[in-house]
Amino acid sequence: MSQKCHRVIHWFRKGLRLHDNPALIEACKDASELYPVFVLDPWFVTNSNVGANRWRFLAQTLDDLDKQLKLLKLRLFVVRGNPETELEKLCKKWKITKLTYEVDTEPYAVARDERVGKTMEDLGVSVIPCVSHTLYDVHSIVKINGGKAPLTYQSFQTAASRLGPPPQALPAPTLQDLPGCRNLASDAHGKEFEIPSLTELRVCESDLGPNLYPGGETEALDRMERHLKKVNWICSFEKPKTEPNSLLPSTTVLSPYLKFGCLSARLFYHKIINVYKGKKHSQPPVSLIGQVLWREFYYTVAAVTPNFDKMEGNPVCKQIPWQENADHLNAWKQGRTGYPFIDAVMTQLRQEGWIHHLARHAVACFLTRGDLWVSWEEGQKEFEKLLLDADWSLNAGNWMWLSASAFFHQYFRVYSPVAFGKKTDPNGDFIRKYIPVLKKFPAKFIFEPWKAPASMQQAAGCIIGKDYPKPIVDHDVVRQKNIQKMAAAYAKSKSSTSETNKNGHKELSSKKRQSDDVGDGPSKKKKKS
DNA sequence: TTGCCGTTGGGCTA
DNA sequence: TAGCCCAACGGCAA
Repeated sequence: MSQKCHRVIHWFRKGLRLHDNPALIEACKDASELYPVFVLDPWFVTNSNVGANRWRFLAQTLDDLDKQLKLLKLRLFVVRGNPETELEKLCKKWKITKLTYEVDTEPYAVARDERVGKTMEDLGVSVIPCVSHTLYDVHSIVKINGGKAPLTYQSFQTAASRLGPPPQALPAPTLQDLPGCRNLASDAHGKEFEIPSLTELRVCESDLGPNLYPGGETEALDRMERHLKKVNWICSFEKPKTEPNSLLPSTTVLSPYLKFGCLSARLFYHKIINVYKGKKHSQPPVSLIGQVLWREFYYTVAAVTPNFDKMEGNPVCKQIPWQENADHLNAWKQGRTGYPFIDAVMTQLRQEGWIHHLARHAVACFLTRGDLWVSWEEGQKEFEKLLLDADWSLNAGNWMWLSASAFFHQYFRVYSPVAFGKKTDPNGDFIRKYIPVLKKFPAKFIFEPWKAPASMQQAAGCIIGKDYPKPIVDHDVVRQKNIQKMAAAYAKSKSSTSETNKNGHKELSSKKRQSDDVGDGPSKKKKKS
């Protein structure tokens, strides 16, 4: 029988949930006192690139977390300040002997946790980090892949499959898991630890969109269960066949919940597997399981690649001479490019904080290699601000993918800002919803209203160039030019790579081949039927 | 060293 | 609707 001897802080960062939270279970194990803590850094509130909708999502999530903790007769302590100094103060004040938290592989978090670890060591506090944000410990995937990041989905899948299925999700702790743990709901929890209000988070009411995706574990689990009930839909899900511009989301929109850890990726994974049992179902990379694996793929590469969110100094990223153009960038951000499909998607993003994956493809391609030739880092920043699901590893990885800077290289495949949206929404209802000034245009012209005769523009009550912008670039022209520029950038990178290789300085490819392990892994080669 | 093939392109032709 | 062209990429397995 373990003795109740520890005074414990469980530090919530991501992993804002009670289910499948091994670090929280560790915290409960032998706690005589348990303090669930979330640290809100005021510096971050003022200086970070977080939009209003995501702040609201976080506030709702913390509120829900506090409600769940109350059922365990605990409270969430939201602490204001720098995590390192605040945790040190609290450890002294509460005489803490143990700190638990979920592993975070993002570089800023790794550095922060290292510093906290040193402080804890000085204080004699034992630190227990547990992996539960990702399916696996991503470093074990790297290890099994010969010590380097897998750069294709297939090589990632091969490595991951050698680890077997991910661990089962743990149940949430119950009151029975905390016998003898002091009830903290009443005594230590003062006004200073309240859930932050939107005012405190400096959220402007006018920046908030409709609350379509409320934050929190409760909502996450409900949302997941609602989708799991649609057995045929789950089994036949193929991402490329879902529609980027349907008026109701054609995918689960669980991504914001996975980002904050309101939902465990492992729980979702095993729930899907359970629905599959005995049934024919789609396969990765297009299946729902495939989507969870994509997340894992980017987390894995991001964890071991320096400067993953930048072009310079990033060894997996092609160096491409993007050009600054404040007017074009701004038009893209504001949904004023003159291409209604692009502008509708950007408007949905700004208002609602979520857009379909393929819509992200279209606008990302448009900003970078397709049309505007503006750096993917600029797009990354805007997504980081506006997406509820903005996830550092996935955001950077996907921007590199779409700009053909890494992972994806067929740069001559360019999305048309006109044709792509038409395929799944020929009537342009999506455009009519998000760009109401265009709603009276006939379907024939709504994707390219500048082609409508003047009389028709008059009748629609929208003169192009006055009430709605003319296209800021001619897609057919810039597309051609940009493909040439991509070819040049690729050629240049190829010659510089072979130069560095000759000199033996190239970081990634100079790693010595470990000759003998080729061929003894399971062959993933699959023939298409 | 070589050949295969890659979550999701577009547009034309048959 | 399928297949081809565009112009021809790069990681990876053999």
